[in-house]
Amino acid sequence: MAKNKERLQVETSVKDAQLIEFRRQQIINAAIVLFKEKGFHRATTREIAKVAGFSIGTLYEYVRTKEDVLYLLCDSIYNEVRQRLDSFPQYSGTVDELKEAIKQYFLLIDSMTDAFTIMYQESKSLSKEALHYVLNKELEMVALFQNILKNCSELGVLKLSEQELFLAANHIVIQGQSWAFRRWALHRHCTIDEFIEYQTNTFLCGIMRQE
Amino acid sequence: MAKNKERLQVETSVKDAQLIEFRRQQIINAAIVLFKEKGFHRATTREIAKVAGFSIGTLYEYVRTKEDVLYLLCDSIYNEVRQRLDSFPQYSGTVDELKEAIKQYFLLIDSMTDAFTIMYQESKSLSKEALHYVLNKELEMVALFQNILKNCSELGVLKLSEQELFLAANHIVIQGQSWAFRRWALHRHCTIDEFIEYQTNTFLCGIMRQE
Amino acid sequence: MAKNKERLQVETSVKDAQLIEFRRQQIINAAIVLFKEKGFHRATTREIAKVAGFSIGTLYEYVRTKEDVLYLLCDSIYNEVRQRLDSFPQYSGTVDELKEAIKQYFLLIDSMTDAFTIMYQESKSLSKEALHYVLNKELEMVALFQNILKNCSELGVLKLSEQELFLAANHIVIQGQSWAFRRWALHRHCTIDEFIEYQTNTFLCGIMRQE
Amino acid sequence: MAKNKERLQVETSVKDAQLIEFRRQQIINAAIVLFKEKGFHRATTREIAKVAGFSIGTLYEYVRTKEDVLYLLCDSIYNEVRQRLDSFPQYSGTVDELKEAIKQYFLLIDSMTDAFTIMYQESKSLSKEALHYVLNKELEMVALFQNILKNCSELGVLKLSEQELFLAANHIVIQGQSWAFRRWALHRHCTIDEFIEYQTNTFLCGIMRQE
DNA sequence: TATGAATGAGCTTTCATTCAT
DNA sequence: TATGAATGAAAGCTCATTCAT
Repeated sequence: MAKNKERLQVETSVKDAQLIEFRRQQIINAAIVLFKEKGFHRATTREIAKVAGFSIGTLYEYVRTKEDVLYLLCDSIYNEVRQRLDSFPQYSGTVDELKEAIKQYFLLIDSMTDAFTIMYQESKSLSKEALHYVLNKELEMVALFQNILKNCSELGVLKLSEQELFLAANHIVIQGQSWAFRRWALHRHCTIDEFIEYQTNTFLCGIMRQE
Repeated sequence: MAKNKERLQVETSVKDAQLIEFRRQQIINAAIVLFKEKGFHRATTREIAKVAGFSIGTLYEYVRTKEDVLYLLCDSIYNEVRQRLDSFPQYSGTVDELKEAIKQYFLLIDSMTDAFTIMYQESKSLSKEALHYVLNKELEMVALFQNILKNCSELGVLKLSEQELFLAANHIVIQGQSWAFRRWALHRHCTIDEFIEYQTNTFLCGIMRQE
Repeated sequence: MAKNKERLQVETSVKDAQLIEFRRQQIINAAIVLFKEKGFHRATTREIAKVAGFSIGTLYEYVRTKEDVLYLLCDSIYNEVRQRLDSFPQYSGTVDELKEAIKQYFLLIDSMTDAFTIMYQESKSLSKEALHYVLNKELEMVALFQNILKNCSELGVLKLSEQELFLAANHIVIQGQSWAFRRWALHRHCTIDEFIEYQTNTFLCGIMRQE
Repeated sequence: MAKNKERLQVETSVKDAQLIEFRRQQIINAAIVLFKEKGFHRATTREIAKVAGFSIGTLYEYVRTKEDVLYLLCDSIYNEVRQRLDSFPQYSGTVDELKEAIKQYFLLIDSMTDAFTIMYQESKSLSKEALHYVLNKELEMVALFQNILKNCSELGVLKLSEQELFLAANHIVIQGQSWAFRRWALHRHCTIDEFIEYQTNTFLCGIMRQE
């Protein structure tokens, strides 16, 4: 998996790296609560600072602009996803591995519905540069599933063209996210386990159709 | 298809109904351009009026608040969808009909990508009341596909539980919309026709798995 | 009584004098209702026209500015007062005549509380020129009572200096108006008749103190 | 004298209580100048801030709405009145005490003509809630004189019914205020001392008439 | 005469950001 | 490092007035 090392730098006047990490996590947590409740634009930096537990002045010691907060939030989500999916054994190309990856991804989304919804609905408010970075991360996530699918494909379980690989990977990512941004419709009709089961089955049947 | 007759009223001080219709279409068109470009919050009412071709005062003759503009936009999209899908012959329950409905829906989205994207990213900015109305419209759209699927199901082509019917219908709606809100990823990998083909095939194989 | 003949002209594009009179009375009536309810500034010209029963365009055929409406209203009040107090017999200088004048004045106010309150609270919104005119009218009203008092004074019933005459006349005018602008306090403690009785008695005792 | 402890709270984002007091006094002073000159509605918040000596943003750190400014102004007037009249010795029921109270009240008004005029002409622009509070304060002021009169009455100097007590107290309050809102008429005919003398005399003769 | 759609100056209010302490 | 008072650009919305019909 290609590593995207050039994480955009959010500058700080504070030096203590650990403190920075700590404060930023406080900021992200506050932001999730507030952005979920009122959206990026309606939430004010004052509120974020207050919920985070410090003053507006302090907020701006760890962040240059309000947009930085959103960026930090999106970035942290991708890190979570990466960590979750990286904790796997090497991919050997079996369908069970694919199933497990899907399951982990869906479960992660279920445990972070708010954060995912925010990312989905608010990332457009990022600057062009930051948005570009975030979309790249998103593509990385797609690529991740694309790779797993490719492994399966190469081992003969599936036979998919490059285009089909991409569309299939996209398919997984989107359906997973839909559990977050369409919670209002889905959650009252099924549990996350039922959802995973249904999605996995139909998805696998779908891509195995040619055989 | 259940008719949602209680369209929320957006008040006006203008009396000429035709003029209202005309001006509001101008407003919607302007809004699509601007909301796409900068999002609901960054677009100003002044800009909307300017792009629409009249003064800020005139804008507010046809709309009470900025939110009304967004509501009008969402509402008009659903009307388009309804019109498009209502223009069909009676549903007889064949798979071809299902395919055709999916196709029409996807093509509609393709021809209104911007409007759909806006609706999906900005509808959260609606007031509770208006949001509720819009989500209901969305559920109606899902129900529409649910009905077609049910027809197929009853005629023996498919065998789906109620839950599966709902999830399958959702599936279609979401994948269709993803063509709009993930255009940045999808459009460079395939055409709308390829996308339709791929989605239709995998979807049908997916839901026919039990046989 | 000195006549103030130079009534400020409110121009019109309409020629028919009777129609003008009629429409303006409609305007004044509407204005009384609305200014009472929301004050001069919060009442809009649109509303005035609507309550008056015609369109905003028509309103502006009979009035140059919103301020004109207020001016018309104030002016009409003074005319009412004048008419009411002019309908008396010649003043002969008896205390009974004074009592009667006070009574008529107070009763008039009681029958036009809203209009008087508006005049008292909103006349400051008139242009300098119009305000000047209105205040002159007010002084005329004071002068009217001043004259009656002078008559009494000259006939030996009272002995008042010029200054006392002025202050006493003012006293009457103010107490009368207070029945309007302090209705919220007074009306629940006494009727207009009790109020007149009380005011007349204390006033007369007051100014007759020297004897 | 009944204490009205529930002073309506005007919220602030500033924490330093002393600073709040100081800035608000600046705001009130600026408001008196401007409301006097152009009235509540024609004076803009920007102007108020400018005259007060700070930016519009700062104004809104100490006040939630423009109406709050008016409320603050009214409230401060009542506090002045209360302080002035509370600094007296216990009321013993002599006429001299009554005279002194009247004198102090009139002198206070004379030293704050603008503020009183504003309060009387603009308080109608307050919200229902704030207006109610202000009118209560006004009634308290009336009650204050009512009490003094009652003392006199009980000690045998005066014999007044409850209704007469109320009307007499109102009388004083109104005449005092008239020195403010009719300055244009009164000030050129007499000094405040002459006015006090005249009012006191006629008032006392008036209410002592029955004996 | 009567109408009412169009106009735009101008108002109140918000809020991201700075900087002296 | 942390604080929070100060700032002012910018936004949404209103409404008196005009003018073509």
